[in-house]
Amino acid sequence: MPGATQRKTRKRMKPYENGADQSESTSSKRKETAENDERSKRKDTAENDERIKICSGVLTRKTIPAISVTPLIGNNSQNLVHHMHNTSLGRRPQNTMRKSLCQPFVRILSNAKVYRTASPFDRRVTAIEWHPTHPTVLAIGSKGGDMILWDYERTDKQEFISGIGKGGSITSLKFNVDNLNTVYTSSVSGKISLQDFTGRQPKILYESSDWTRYWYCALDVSFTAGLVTVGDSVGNTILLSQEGKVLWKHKLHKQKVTHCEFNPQCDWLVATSSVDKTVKLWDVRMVKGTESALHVLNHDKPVNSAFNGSFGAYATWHPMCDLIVVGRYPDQNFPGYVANESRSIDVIDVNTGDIVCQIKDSKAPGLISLNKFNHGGDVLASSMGVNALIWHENLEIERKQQAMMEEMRLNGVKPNEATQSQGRRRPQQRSNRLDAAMKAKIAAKLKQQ
DNA sequence: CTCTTTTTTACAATA
DNA sequence: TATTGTCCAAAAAGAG
Repeated sequence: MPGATQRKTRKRMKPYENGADQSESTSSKRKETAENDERSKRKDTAENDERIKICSGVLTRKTIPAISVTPLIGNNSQNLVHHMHNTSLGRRPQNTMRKSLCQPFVRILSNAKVYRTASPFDRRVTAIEWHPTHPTVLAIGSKGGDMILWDYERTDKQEFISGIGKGGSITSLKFNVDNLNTVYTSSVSGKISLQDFTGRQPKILYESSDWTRYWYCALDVSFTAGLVTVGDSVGNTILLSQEGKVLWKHKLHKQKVTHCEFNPQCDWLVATSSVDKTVKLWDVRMVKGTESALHVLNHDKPVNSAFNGSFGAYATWHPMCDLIVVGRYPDQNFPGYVANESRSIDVIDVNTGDIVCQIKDSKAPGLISLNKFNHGGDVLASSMGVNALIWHENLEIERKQQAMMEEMRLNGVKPNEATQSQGRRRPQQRSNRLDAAMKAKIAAKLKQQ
């Protein structure tokens, strides 16, 4: 490929131009470049903005996941009342209890299929948040700053907020529990705002002095403390009051803060993650600088990567049990890689690191970059490029599969005919493989019908 | 160490 | 089917 290097260097001129622009940093110049970029209306469809936000150290991919705000307090109680009490205190249930809690959800998730889709934006979906009280409503933000309030059971109603287009990317989104028509947003356009789905003007809580250099990558709100945490593109973390008053601003990380989050049970405890390969815990009441960290978790890789082609994806915890989900591109270096496997959403048991099931649908072939469970933990919202997907348990499919299994069993199809085992495997693995092979057979049969 | 410049990447839009 | 360009990135390499 003689032209390859040439192409590359030419290609790279663009970022430099942008970079030079940035250091000169006049806002008028910036506006010009933004306006010049009308041509790039559809260029945001590449799946290059996947982010990881998981528990620390569970996955070791090119990019490493990072955040867990659940306090690790042991408990010895066995009965359900104690269990619920402990759960409400944020304590984690014991192993046996945890496993039994997971099972029904794993079953539901393995049967999940694309149930609804929405593609209201011309750019990728960058943020998804479930409505705190309405079970079928979500707020979705896009790379261009557009947002919708989407009820996936209704087609007649969709509130829309227009963004600024290129560079308006909504990096984080949080419903305002004091007024559920409004959402707190952080944006690449350098604004922390409270936006209103009823058409009122947004309230700007905080604004960057130079949004080409400092933009906002993460946001969380504690409504009990009345506080907002914000992470920016160069490592600053800012604590605001809910009204937007700056309480403090410190450079707590060397590089971009990719995520920040209040502990839901302890509203002064905040976790931050960064591409500087650390996750840090803070007592927001007493932060003076980097040295104020309560705890630092070091990783050998950045906690987040948005580079085109990296394996990262923005993963999320299940609300009820220790499962996480993460979209994945098939990777030869990944343990358990199967040739020609399709892109999937992996469901991972946090305690073992095992992939307990995969969520797939031929209707959704793209890379899933964002996942958010509903509050019940039985419905999953995902982003796939410009699309938002709702995954829902498909009982019809399950019923057919069971009938088929039964039929195959009666026809005398033995499990060991379904797969050619290569040497010895651990029982658990084998059963998973059999399951997969069985399902593939069933799927093929169903297709024939 | 910090700051700047070059290299990296696999997908999807385009031709 | 082959080619091109991403992307308000991030790692690696280079410079001081």
